[in-house]
Amino acid sequence: MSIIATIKDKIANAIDNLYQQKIAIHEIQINETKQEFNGDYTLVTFPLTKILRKKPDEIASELGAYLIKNDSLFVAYEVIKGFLNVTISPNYYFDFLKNNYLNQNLGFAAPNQKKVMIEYSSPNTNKPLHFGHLRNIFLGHSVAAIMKQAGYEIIKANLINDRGIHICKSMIAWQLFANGETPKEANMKGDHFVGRYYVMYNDEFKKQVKQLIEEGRSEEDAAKNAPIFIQAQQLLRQWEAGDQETILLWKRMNEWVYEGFYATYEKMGITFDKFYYESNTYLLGRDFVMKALANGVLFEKEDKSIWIDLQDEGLDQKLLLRGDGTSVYITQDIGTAVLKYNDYKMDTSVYVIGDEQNYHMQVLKLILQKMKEPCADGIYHLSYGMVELPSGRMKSREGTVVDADDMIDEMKAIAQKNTEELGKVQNFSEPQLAELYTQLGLGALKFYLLRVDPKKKMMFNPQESIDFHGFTGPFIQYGHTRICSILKKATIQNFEINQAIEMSLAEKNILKLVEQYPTVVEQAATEMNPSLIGNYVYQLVKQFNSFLVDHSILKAEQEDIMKFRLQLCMICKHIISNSLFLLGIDAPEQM
RNA sequence: GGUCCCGUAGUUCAAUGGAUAGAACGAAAGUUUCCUAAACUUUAGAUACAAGUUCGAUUCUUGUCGGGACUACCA
Repeated sequence: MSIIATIKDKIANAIDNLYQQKIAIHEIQINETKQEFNGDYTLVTFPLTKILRKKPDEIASELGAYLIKNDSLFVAYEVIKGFLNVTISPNYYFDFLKNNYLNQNLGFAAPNQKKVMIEYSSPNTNKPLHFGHLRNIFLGHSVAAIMKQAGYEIIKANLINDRGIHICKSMIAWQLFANGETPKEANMKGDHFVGRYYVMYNDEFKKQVKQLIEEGRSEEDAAKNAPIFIQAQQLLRQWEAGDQETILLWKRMNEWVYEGFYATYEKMGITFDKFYYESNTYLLGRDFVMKALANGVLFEKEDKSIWIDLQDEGLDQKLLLRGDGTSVYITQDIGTAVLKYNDYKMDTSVYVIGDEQNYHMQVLKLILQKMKEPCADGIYHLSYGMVELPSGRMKSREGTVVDADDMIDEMKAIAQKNTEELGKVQNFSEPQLAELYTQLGLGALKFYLLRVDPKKKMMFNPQESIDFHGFTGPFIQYGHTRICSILKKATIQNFEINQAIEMSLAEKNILKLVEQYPTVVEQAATEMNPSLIGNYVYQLVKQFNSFLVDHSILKAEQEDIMKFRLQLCMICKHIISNSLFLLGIDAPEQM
C-alpha cells in the first residue's frame, strides 16, 4: 500500500478511536507538505470540521498527538492554520529502500484481466507524417506501454485510411504530372514522393478554381467543377467499381507510401499488433445501418438517405447512408468498431484522435449505443489537442507543416553537435555514436511532445529548436547516465547495510518520490496521461542531481552510508529508465 | 447562429477546491584540484476582467473581453 493510502487509513482509525466516528477514506485529504513547513504529508482538516464539530486546529492537534503516541510511522507533527503536517519516520523509507532496491518490478502491477485496444497513428496514405501526427503516435505508444505495465492486456492497432477521394487526388496528380516517375527515380522516400503529388493536386485545383471564378462562376460552383476535381471523383468511382487499372495504380502508390511509413515507424521505435485497412472495412457499416433501420433506430428520408436523430441527446440529425446507398465516413467507422470488437472482444477500445473530432466520436458512440452493439460502451476517445505553429494550425493542404522525418533528422543533428562539443564519448564506435544520436534526438522530441497534458493544445515554434537542457528528455537521460557511471565504478558486491544510518533531508526527499512511483504509473494509466510520468521523472532527476552535488557516494563517510547511497542509485536508475521506457524513450548508459 | 474547449511570469508548460501559484527557456549573478558542469545555486518576473458560491477559488457558477475547434450526402 502506498504511504498516502496508509496515512489515510491510520487517520481514519485514529478518528474512530478518538471521536467514535466512522469516516470514509475519500473524505480524508492528504497533500504533500509544502517545502517551507516541517513535515512530509499534510492532513487538511477543514472538511472534517462539519463531521466532528470541532475547530480545525483542535482536530489537527488531537490527531497529531494521537498518531505520534500510537504509531511509530510518525515521528513528529506540527499544526499550522488548520493543517496537520506529519513527519514520516526515516525508518519507513529506509525499509522501503532495503526491500525494493533490487526490485525490477517496482511500478509494475499484476494483470487485471482487462483487455484494451488502442488505435493510434491511423494515417492517410496520401502524404507523409508531420509533427502533429507525431503527438498522436507517441501518445498512443506511451499510453499502451503505461497501461500494459499497469496490468492491462493491450492490442496496439493502426487503421490505415487507404481509400477515398484524398487518395484519388494524389493519384490523378501523378497520372497528369509524373510521366510515370517512381520514388526511386526521384530519389525520394515513397510517402514524401506521393505527398508531393497531393500538393501538386491542390496547386492545380486552386489554379483552376481561380480561372473559373474569373470566367464568372461562383466560388462554390468553381470548386465543384474544377476539371481536376472531376477527374479525381471519376477515379474514385472507378476504384469503387473495381476498375483494374485504377486499382493497380492505387496499390502501387499505397505501397510507396507504406514503405515510407514503415521506415519512419521503425526509426521511431513504434510498433503495432494489428493493422486495419479502410479499403477492407468501408463497406461493413452498411449492413449494420440497414439492420438498425429495420429495428426502428434510424429513419429514412424521401430520397432514400438514412439518418439518425440525436436531438434528444442535444445533437443534430446525422446522415449514415447516402440516398444512392453509398457509405459516408461514419458508416465506415461503425463497421470498423464492430469488426474490432468481433476480433478481440476487448473491454475498452481507445481511439487516439485529435480533439477536432470530438463531435464525430460522440456521435459514433451514441449511434452504436442506440444500435445496442456490444462494442458501444467500451469506446473511449482519447482526445488530444492540436499542435500549433506560431502561424496557426498545421495544414498539409496548405503546406504549413513541419515534416516528421525532417524533424527527426534535425534532432539527431543537434544531438550530434552537442555530443561532439562536450566530448564525453570518445570511447564510442561509429555505430554506437549513431545509436546515441538517435536515442538523444528522439528522446528530446518524444519528451517534448509527451510532457504536456494530452488534452491541451500545444505550441511548437520551429524557429526555436527543441532544447536539451532543463525540462527535457536529454536532461532525464543525462541523469540516468550519471547514475550508471557511479554504479559502474562501485567495487562492492554486497549492498546489505549493517547498521541503520542517518539519512539527510535530500536523501529522504528522493525516497519520498521513489515511494510514489507505483502510484504515479497507476494514475497515468487510469487517466491515459503520459505527462504525469514525464513530470514525475523530471522531479526525481532534479532531486537526484541536487543530491549529488553535496553527497559523495563512492567516498562516503562510512561504508554503510555508501551502501545506502548505492541502493538509492540503483532504485533511481530503475525508475528513471522505466519511466523513459514508458514514454518510448531509450536510456543510454553513457552520453 | 448553435455546441464545445482554452486565456497563468517575456516565452513554453505545472498546480485531486487548500497554506506565501511551481518549473524550464530567456535575462542577471555565481559554482569545477572531488563519482559526467547536457549539472548545481541565487535574483527579478504571472492567475485576461467583473461579480457569485465557499472557512478557503488558478480550479466551481454567471457575465464581459480575447483566441480556437466543431456544426459537409469530405475523410
